[in-house]
Amino acid sequence: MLESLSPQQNHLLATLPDDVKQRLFPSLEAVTLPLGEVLQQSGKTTHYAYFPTTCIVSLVYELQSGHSAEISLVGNDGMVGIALFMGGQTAVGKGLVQVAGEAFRIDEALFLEEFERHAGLMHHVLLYTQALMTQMAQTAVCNRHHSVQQQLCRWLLMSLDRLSSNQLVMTHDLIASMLGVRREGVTEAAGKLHRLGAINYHRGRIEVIDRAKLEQLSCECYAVVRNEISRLLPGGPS
Amino acid sequence: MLESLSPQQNHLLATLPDDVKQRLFPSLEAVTLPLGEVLQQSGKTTHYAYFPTTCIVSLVYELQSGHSAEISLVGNDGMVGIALFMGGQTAVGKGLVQVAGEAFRIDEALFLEEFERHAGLMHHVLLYTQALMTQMAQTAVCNRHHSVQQQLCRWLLMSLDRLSSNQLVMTHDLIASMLGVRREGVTEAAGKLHRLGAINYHRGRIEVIDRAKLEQLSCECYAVVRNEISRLLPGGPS
DNA sequence: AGCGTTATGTTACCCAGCATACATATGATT
DNA sequence: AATCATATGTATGCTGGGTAACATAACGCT
Repeated sequence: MLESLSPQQNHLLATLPDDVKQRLFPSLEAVTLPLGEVLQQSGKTTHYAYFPTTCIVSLVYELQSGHSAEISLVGNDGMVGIALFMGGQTAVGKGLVQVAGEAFRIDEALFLEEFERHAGLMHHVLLYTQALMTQMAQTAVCNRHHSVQQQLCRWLLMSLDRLSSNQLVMTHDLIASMLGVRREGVTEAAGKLHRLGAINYHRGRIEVIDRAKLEQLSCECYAVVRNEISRLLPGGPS
Repeated sequence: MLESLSPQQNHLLATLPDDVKQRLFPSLEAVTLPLGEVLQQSGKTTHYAYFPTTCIVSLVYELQSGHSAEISLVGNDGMVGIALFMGGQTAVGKGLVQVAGEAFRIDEALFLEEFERHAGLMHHVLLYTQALMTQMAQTAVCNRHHSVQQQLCRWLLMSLDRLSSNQLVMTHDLIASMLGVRREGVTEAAGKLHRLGAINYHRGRIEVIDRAKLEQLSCECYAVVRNEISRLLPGGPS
């Protein structure tokens, strides 16, 4: 597991200018993040920036009623904690570990020092922020206009892109809380996708067996976001 | 009309550090924006940053199907064109003039020069960007969980905050395209609000007569966004 | 005044997704 | 093997918002 643990596994870190890497990498700390860990709370201050390598973090927005919806997904393509440099002190959305795994983190003060002093880091993370905003905007429209099944396809594809396998450890219930729909709705949609031969699943594990079919059944939102991410942050996985 | 035309009417400009104002204000150009004008196109490059004073601009995201939804509203509390300094060259969402009026604009190159050279502008617009992200996130969740009537209340309140009167020149059709719902749905919700004594309306004009009632019927999203904006950008209207 | 355009009102029907309730099945634990 | 917690399957009924079609009313123009 540990043999390949390197900051370069995170594409945002990997594509930093060399001089920034040299100053920043020694301060990175490897952490193992379990399922359900909360990296940031909406409205609370944070003290680390996280760069996932093998974990996936979901940014979730919660209503007073307890209802919620995911506004973006962060894997080895990005970072959690942009609020650090935006200046408002507090995070937009709750950062919830969706798939357990590894990440690197850096202390707030060290990150900010580099951000303020050398524009290289700033330009890089602002580009990522723009990608994040695209995700958020697309999610907003998707929530309005697309069906649960379309969104499930989108979500599976987005998660798959941030993993190295085609297996996902994930219950219907958890997916439902991400999409902001009922668990039964996810079960129903997953059942359809199974009957169509796109996925298999069993008790907390989902296996994608026909990715092309998922892409075909998904709404446009998946492709739009993926293309925008690879345009803004070239050198990424896709 | 012109007697009070000053950049200070835009709160983002008004709260800039003095030295930034001195360098930036001479380059500002006053423009009159008619209803329907498109300030930026999704995916296209822009060459100006706009600072509304009496107009309101809506950031709208469009799907291939032609369906759309507003992801945020910009009035004299903010700016249009954050893509300029995010680095991706292209805008997130279409910037559509929703309420005709005045704005100041500045050339891309001049804005960027100040952004890169003096951190004062940068910190200021990054704070605004965070407020924008809060709006987008809240909109995403609102689209998922709240009724048309709740959203109409929210939208009216948000628009009202960015105007000096309690009258809004706006058809049901236009509101529907902002909220991403049918025109009939807006007509129905507006009818209810009228019967409840909250608003009057007539052929493209909406008058709010009981603001407190609107706030009571609105979803929490209005207050959450307003509070976050005034926290991040103190000295604003509210 | 008459005309066409635009804004709003209204109806009928349909369906996705909601709330609720409960059944079943699989793994983990003892 | 028995038990329990968890994950998934299914059914009922309801409702908000969708589609579609059309009626009415107000203003702008000639």
